[in-house]
Amino acid sequence: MKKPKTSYHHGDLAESLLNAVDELATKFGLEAVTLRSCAKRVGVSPSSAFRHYADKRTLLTAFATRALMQLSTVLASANKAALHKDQDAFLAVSLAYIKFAIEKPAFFRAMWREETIYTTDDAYMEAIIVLTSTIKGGFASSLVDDDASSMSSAELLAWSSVHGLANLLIDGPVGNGLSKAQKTSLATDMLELLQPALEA
Amino acid sequence: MKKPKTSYHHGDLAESLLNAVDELATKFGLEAVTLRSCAKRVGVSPSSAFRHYADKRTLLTAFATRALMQLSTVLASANKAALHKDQDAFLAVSLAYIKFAIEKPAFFRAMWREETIYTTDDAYMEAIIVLTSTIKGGFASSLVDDDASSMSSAELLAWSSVHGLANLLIDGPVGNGLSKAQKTSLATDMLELLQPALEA
DNA sequence: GGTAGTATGTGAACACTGTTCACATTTAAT
DNA sequence: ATTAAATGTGAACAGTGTTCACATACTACC
Repeated sequence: MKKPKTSYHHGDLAESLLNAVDELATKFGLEAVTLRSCAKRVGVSPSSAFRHYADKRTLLTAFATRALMQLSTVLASANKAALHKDQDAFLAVSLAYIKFAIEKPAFFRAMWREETIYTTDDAYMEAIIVLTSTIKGGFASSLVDDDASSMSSAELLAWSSVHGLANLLIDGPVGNGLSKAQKTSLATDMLELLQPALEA
Repeated sequence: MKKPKTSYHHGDLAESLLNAVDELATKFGLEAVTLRSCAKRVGVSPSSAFRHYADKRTLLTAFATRALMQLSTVLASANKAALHKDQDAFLAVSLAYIKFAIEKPAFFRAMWREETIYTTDDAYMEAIIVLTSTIKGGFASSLVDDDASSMSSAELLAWSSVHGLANLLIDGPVGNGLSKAQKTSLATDMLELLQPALEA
């Protein structure tokens, strides 16, 4: 990770700090991510972070943006894989969404926490748009998409269900003592029950 | 609020601190709730808070517990009112759930934030149980409840959808420029689309 | 190739945070 | 009335985000 070819300049501090957030959030949770610990992890002085991010909140916004893009990528490839194997795209995308939340809860939480990020940031907003359209695309095979900009009731229902279950599993009482397999089966059952309602 | 009948002892500091969390979270958001500001608001020294709460996290857990009970109460009375007026209970309870999240976002966030509260706290766990059964009770009129302890797929789907929409509205891109009325109508449309799937 | 200018990293300082602890004060029990 | 327990205080600690004058390295131009 470190590039000690020059002792003073780091080379790519902005990205390295994001990686530090990534690692610390994964290991110790979002709440434990501190600017100073990120700087220390990268091997740099705390104040240097401010050359690249105006704020701690700006850094977290960049991290949230990155997480959003990762999720979009995961969903898109799940969609593609399902279509390729002639499986149900809605189920595959939904399960990928929930799986992402379960496996990277800190990432999932960071994406949406309005009090900790700048939701009007340009890059963040675009990542949101990309995710939204990816989700709509992933649901498109089973849904009638009338409008490109706004969401239909069916799309909203699909997203809400999946998003809600993901949240209940990582920040709620539902998935408490359950293994990952049990959670997945829970999700599958729920999704199969939902599916008929989306095809009306 | 203040009781200056005795200058030294406060009388009911534990509850007053909870009220302070309440007010500060409402005005400035959860992130802005600080132990010192709560103490100052109550007119007491910062260290005195530790006579009643071992931790800041313990205080926030108590606040989350209180919020959970408030939500339970709201849902129960929505359910009762709907039955009384011979209206649909599921719709009424769901809308009350979403309305609570929209009107008291800081409360709603505090209830579920696993990193900021002690989810194994006894009072908290009981409040969760009460809420869960209240929700199941609220959905019971349209759902077949087979088991008392675990949740059926239909119940999980109902809760996930409602919970997910609530989250998307307060910590997500869905409700961004929308008025409260628009959000409510969005929710109503979604719920009416969902309803048939729950009666299978 | 040397020099000016700009980008990037540093160290010390600021106010603020949660938390502790010896101490002060009030209430309750005997 | 005296003791014990409960409750509030003030000063201190390490850790936080943030700023700013300063140091160092990279870039562009003559």
